[in-house]
Amino acid sequence: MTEFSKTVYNMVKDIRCGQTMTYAEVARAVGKPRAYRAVGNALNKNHDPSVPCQRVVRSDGHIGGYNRGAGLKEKLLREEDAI
DNA sequence: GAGCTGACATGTT
DNA sequence: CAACATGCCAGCT
Repeated sequence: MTEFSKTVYNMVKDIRCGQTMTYAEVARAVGKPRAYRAVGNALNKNHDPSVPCQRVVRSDGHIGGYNRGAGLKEKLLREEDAI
């Protein structure tokens, strides 16, 4: 756990229901616009359900990945009308 | 014009 | 040192 990852989790938690953010946006929010990869890794290793990592998507509009299956991620986003 | 792949850059685990 | 849930660009189909 680093300050960076903690900040990332905090940002993701702060995302409103139905609102999504890209890895690049989160990375920029924490002050490291080039840490988009680190953001994905941090979320990937994080297994805390308190962190709605499904709200974090690619800048291309693609879903990306999810700890419990990318398909589930897309499903969750549809359920909350975020996509 | 749209979609895919490969290569390079960046930061954490 | 190697891997990775990305991003941007170049080249191909």
